[in-house]
Amino acid sequence: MEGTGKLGQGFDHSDENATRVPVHQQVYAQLRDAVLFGELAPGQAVTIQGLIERTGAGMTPIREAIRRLTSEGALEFRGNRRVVVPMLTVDAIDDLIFLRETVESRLAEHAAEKITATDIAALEKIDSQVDEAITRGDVSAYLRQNFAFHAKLYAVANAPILMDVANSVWLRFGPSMRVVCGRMGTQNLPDNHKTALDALKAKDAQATADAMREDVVQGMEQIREALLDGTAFSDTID
Amino acid sequence: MEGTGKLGQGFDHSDENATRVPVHQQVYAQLRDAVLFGELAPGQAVTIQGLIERTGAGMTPIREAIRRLTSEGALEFRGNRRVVVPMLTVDAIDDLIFLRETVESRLAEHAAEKITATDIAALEKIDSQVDEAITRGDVSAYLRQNFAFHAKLYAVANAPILMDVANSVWLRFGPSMRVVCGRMGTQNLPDNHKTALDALKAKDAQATADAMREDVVQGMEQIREALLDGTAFSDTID
DNA sequence: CTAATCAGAATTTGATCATATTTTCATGAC
DNA sequence: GTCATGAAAATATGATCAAATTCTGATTAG
Repeated sequence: MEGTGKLGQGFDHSDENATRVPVHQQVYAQLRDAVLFGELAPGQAVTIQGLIERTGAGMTPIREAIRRLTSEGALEFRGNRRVVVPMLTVDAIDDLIFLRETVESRLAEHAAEKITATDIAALEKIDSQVDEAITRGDVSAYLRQNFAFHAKLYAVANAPILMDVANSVWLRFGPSMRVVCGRMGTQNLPDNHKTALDALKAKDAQATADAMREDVVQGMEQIREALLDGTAFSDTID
Repeated sequence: MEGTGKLGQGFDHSDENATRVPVHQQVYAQLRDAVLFGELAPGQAVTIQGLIERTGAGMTPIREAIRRLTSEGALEFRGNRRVVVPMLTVDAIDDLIFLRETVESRLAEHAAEKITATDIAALEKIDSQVDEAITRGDVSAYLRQNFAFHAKLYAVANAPILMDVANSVWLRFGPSMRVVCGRMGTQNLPDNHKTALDALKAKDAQATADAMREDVVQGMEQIREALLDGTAFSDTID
């Protein structure tokens, strides 16, 4: 069958078997990225029927994906069985800044203790792509590569619970981040990754944590200011 | 249909609201409480088929509930589509202690700023039930009432994102908490709620946060020590 | 005469289940 | 010990039912 095969299969590492990745995971990954990288605007409705058409998948795996994303804060129940991409409030962004500061800096400490030369090389490669995206003015690429940098650091830290929290935080500010970047371009975006990399090479946990905290706070403050200003979000659906 | 009707439906004394609460939410709540209050042991397998028999519900709502609990850290994928109640490692409990300390104390600060006389009365009532459970030596009641106290504080704080994180943390240490309490009884359990209540009455955010942090650390350290000791978890399934 | 409001029909969407299709694990034959 | 076979469990689909929103049109107030 497969029909139009809209799911795209993503990356199938460890392949040989075609249907190795369950459909509900594919739908999850697809929808997750859509939220994380701002393909869905804050306030936008997400319907099961719409996803059936969009992905070509059946109803059950889509329901599962939506449930999962809802638990993770990427989606939100809005009263009568309506699901939307959440809109950030100022209170919410304050909590997100707090969480990201504390969790991300602790992850950075863990990472500094465990990092290998291979990991550092991988991080430097990703960071060069972040730089490239910034100079190109490619917002979408910046968002993806910047996330990839942080995600790699989380993976090195090897603390699954903290990583879950951090990922949930990303899902919650992702859509707004996209709106802000779309307005301001890539020029004013933070990139303290070089400082962090130096600290990682020296295996200096405290310095790594400080660098990452700085990076986090700078980025999150941009969203916060845009939120206070209000104009950036005037066209999002309420 | 309905057959044995094992779901219990809560309260529906023949009134008009028959299916008001969706089945997937009922299954979720039931399974959530089972994990939170230690009715399922760490390492225990959770199967879809088993839940169909246990709850009498269909397959789809059960899948949704399992997906949701998995995102929240209450359940864990164990390789080949096997789902189990996670077992805590020492590394994990360290991260949970860190998270609970930071998140719970911040929630306490928020709560102190927003609390009303009605809220304080409700908290005092719950706390008296905690005391009662301790003197009775009723582990199950202690776990439920103690959670109710903290949950009420979260609700007062009115910070949904932090509350999600806190709830996820509870789900992750719940099963182990039960094992530890089952061994040690209710006598050595922490109860800094009185101190917290005094601080709340004075609307002293810092003192409230300190009291709750103390409460949290004392409780979590018991789990940590039991984990290091090892004997308490010797009979849990690996 | 226009515009606003409300009732009821129609359409859309979500919830649940029964069923078909894999996949895995265990058991036993070679 | 390895491979085949069968039972059990999970994945995925589509059908069916229920609820809600939207649409339509008529009645009425301004």
